[in-house]
Formats: sequence, C-alpha cells, structure tokens
Amino acid sequence: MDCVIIRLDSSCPFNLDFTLCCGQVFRWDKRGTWWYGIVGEDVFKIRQTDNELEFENNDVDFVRHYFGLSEDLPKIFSTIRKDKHIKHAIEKFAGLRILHQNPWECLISYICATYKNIPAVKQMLLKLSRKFGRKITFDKRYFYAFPASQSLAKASVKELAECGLGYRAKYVSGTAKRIYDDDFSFEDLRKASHEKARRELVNLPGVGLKVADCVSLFSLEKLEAFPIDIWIKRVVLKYYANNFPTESVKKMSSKKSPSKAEYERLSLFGRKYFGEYAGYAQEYLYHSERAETSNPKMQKTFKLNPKNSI
DNA sequence: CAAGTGCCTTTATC
DNA sequence: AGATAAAGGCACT
Repeated sequence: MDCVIIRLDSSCPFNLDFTLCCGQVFRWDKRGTWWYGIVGEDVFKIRQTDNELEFENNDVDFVRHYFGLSEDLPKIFSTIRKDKHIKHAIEKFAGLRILHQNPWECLISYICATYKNIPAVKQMLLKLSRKFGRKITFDKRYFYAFPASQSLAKASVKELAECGLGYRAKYVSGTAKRIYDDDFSFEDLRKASHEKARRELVNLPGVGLKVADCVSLFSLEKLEAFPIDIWIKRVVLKYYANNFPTESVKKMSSKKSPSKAEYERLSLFGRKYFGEYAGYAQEYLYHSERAETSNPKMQKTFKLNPKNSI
C-alpha cells in the first residue's frame, strides 16, 4: 500500500481531529493514531503530525478536496472574525474544516440526525451500511460502504426501521425513492445557488430547513448556509440577541425548536452578519459552544467510542 | 442502577 | 400565520 504525505503550513491550517470529531460527519473512526474513514465506495486511513498529513489508499487530489484543503482558511477567518465570540471559537478550534461530503450520504445522514444525538446517528448509519452496503476489507478489518440510493429505495420501511431509524424510516425510504427514480441531480444543486438548492431539498420527505442547510453546507459547497440547530439557536440568542426584538428573543428562548419563520430569521441573521462564509462561523460557534457547555460530554464526543467501531 | 431527560427536527393538525 | 403535539429509541445523567 502506498503512503502519501501532504505538507501543511501556517498558510494552510488544518486539524484532523477537530474536523472529524465535530459532528459534521459520522463515518470516521480512530484506531491508534490513524483515522479510518469510509468515503464513497472506499475506505482510507489518514493521520496527522504537526505539519504533515499522511494517508493510505487514496490520492492527493481527492484528499485535498474532501478535507477542504484548497479553501483559503486564513481568508475565511478574516471574513467571519466579527466579534469576540467568534474570535474565541476560531482561536480554540483553528484548523477545523468543513468537509466536502458525498451529497447522497450527507442527505440520508442528516435525515437520520433529526432529533437524535451524534452517537445514536452513528449507530443508525453503521447498521444501515451493514445491512445494505458493500462489505470492504481493509487492514484486515471489515467495513461497509454507504448503501446506494437504489438499495435504500428498494428496502422496505420495516427493514429500514430495524436499523434503529424509528419514524425516520419512512422518510429515508421516500427520499431514497425520489433520488433513485427521479434521477435527482445533486450535481445540478451543487452548481445552483444556495436558495435554489434548499428549495429543492425541502421538497424531499423528512427534509426541513435545518437538514437542507446542513446538506447545502456539508456537501453542496454552499459556505454561506447557516444551519440552526438547538446549539446554534442558544448561541445566537445568548451572544447576538441585540439583533432581534426583545419579545422575539424571549419567545424563542422559551421553547426548544424554532418555528419555520423563526428559523429563517435566525439563519438569515447568520448569513448577513458573517457573510459568504457564514457556514464556517456556524461550525466554529457550534463546536465552541458544545465544548464549553458540557465538558464531560464533549470529552466523550472527542474521544473514540469503542462501540462505534466501523 | 433505574427512571427521567434530551436529542444538530419534521410533519400533521388545528 | 402560528401554536401544539406526536413521533423510535438510544445515550447520558
């Protein structure tokens, strides 16, 4: 197996652990110093020393693109660095990058992620892949590729539910059928505007604004997308409350999930305030807030869960 | 350790 | 339009 090395420097900050632990992706697993990931139809492994990225079983172009290494992170930082809160998050998690995920997998992942915690999402996707994905052997271990849209489209709702999807099974089934039957083009959405992409995505069953924004940001290269989950809602209402009417802040703080209209107000604030790279601001704030609010929990998210072996 | 709470929400209904 | 409830079941406290 040939091993490839990418050199990193201060013009290209990158932190592999932050990037893979921050909850944007669910199919990576750390063994010793190596991260093993199932990406597309293949498995590859990668590790980082201070200024080198070393990987096996993939090529440089793919790795650079997948990890977003071509993005000018220093420029992104200077664009979003608007106040002390985001500055703090950037200092703490510098090198966290937004991945360029496969849109199909990303879409199903975030449909599954609704109202679930990250370890549970990992379990669901692992079970789905074991049941419907191709078995891959790598480094004497077994892995399972993410199922093709055809496989999930042909699966029964009952079979999907058995993977722990619960009521999400019917959404995954419905969306898989639409993607497979209608010859849905993610490539068109990648080229389209963020507005257009989210308009199309929310037509799919199980996809609301939050899921559409996550898919746009993590797989369709819409770096201005600003997904509003429970954590980001808290952040915005805590640090940026003066951008909203007092009544509105009170109301939104009192309940856990925002209405559609409230979601749009919060998300639009993020896009306008942080600009074209608002999605990066969102990830840094999300990560920083989680790390701060729940230290013990965060240790767990950051550490590897042995049960989560892929 | 058991029971309660919360979960990177969406949809259906009123 | 806006509020409210229901929806698996797992993970964590």
